[in-house]
Amino acid sequence: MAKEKNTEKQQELSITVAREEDLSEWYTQVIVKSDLIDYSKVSGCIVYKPRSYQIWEIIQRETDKRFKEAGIQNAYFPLFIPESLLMKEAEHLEGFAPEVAWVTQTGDSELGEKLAIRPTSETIMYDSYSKWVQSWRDLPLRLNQWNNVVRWEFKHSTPFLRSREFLWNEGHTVFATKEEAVAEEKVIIGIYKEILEKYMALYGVVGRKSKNETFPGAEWTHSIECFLPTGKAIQGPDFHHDGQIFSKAFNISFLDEKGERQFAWQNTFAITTRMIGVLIMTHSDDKGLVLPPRLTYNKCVIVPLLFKGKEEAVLEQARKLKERLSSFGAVLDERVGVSPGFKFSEWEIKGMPLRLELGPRDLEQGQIVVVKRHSGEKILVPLSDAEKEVERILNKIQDEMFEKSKAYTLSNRVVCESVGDFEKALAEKKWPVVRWCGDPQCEESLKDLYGVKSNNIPLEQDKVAKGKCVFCSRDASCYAHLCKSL
RNA sequence: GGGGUAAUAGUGUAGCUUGGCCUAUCAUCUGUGGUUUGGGACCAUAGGACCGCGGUUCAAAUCCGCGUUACCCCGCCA
Repeated sequence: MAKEKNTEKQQELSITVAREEDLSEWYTQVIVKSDLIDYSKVSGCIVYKPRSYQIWEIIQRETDKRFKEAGIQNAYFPLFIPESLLMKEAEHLEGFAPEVAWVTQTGDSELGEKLAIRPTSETIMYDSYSKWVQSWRDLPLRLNQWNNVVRWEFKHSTPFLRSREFLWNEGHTVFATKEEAVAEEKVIIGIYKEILEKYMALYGVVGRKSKNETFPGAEWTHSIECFLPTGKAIQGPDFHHDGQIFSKAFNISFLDEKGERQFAWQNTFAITTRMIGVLIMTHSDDKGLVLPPRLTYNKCVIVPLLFKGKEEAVLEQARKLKERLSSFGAVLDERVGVSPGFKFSEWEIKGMPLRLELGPRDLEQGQIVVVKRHSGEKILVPLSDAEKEVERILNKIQDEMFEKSKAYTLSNRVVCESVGDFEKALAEKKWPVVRWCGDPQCEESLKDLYGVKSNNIPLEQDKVAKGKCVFCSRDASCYAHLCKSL
């Protein structure tokens, strides 16, 4: 059987397994065959090829622009963190200790104090913050860095979704009052939500993390959770309010207007390259990658149909068209000796949002054939209106993709009023929403019983929950998403 | 961290059980020449590989050990 498969030429070039059949294999094939990544010699670390790095660049660019508008500045702190610094906040250390990679030697000599490769930068940054913050006039201090972090615990990784090294932003802000710090949540989560919705065409649910799932060292955590076709939910961007936990551990304190010493109030927040994996899982299909137009520089490809004797006329128009569509990063596939069908498939696997076909027949009729990648829909567009129509269609694709993600998520959310409802929803790979107490012990037992944890407690509650937790006898006042997580 | 499977041209693979006929199969790929082109075209010709280290043996792609990497299940994390 395996032999038969390999005799078919298409097999090596295209995705050979349906997403419905084997999601893991499908995912691997999509990211490799669409030329997003390559594996490297380091286990759990991937090469971001240009086609995936540009996605990250766009996420980064758009997020960064909004951070700056909100008054946050970029800085850069060292990759290495001395052991003594990392150990300063006990709960924080406990959360990360198992997955920290250490540098213990240079050349042949041992280091006096070993250096952690940052799993996150609170400790190294707050050591500086404690020096910089002295007066109420030094606040607020709102810095961000775009960098890489290393978390080495797990043995098996999934490119983008879970890897030993990943790229992210880490925002670390300091305020004089709790009110100011807490007010920042709306701004930051608003930015992240806009990036997800407007650029990545992803729908996510904003909510508060349970006590067990709160970031180590934070007072509370808000996150945007996305529901994947695996029937598992995954955490997207997050925002942590640290209260005064770190400011007390690192002595980030200041004299207020009255000359009294106060500890500062802090937040941290992040969006990571994991979102690229969520994007692929959510939007791609059995033909390969599907990218929302706003996440790629090259939004359309022109495939000229070159019949013998008519090549020049078609190519001439195609080249003009490419110029006219340069603001969309139009690519002209002029390769000879490759059939149009081959080109169609290749651009589909790579996720080019729009394909424009131009052949002798189209020249006669003064039109181009426009094909939308995400739906396969073909549209005839007058050649003279190309710029306007391409822009309109690209915007439409962006909207349709977001609506699809939203509809998928909402249609899989199931409000469960009993344990039976909950078990049924899990079995059907839906996303259960349950009246839940949020108690750490209750969450532990849910993990043991069903292998689930809480995703978050939506800030917008569908209805007011009153009564007992569906799983235990404790009082419950809110609904939570509970699910296996990736 | 536990359990399992695997690694052969750029890619996907055959060969391994039973070591020799492997100067390694098939396809794709890359180069060249020609005919084609509205959904993965074809002919001719040339090119390219046994994951690393060690062992067993007259002889290793094949057997053994160690290492590295990938994939799947479980635990933990963005």
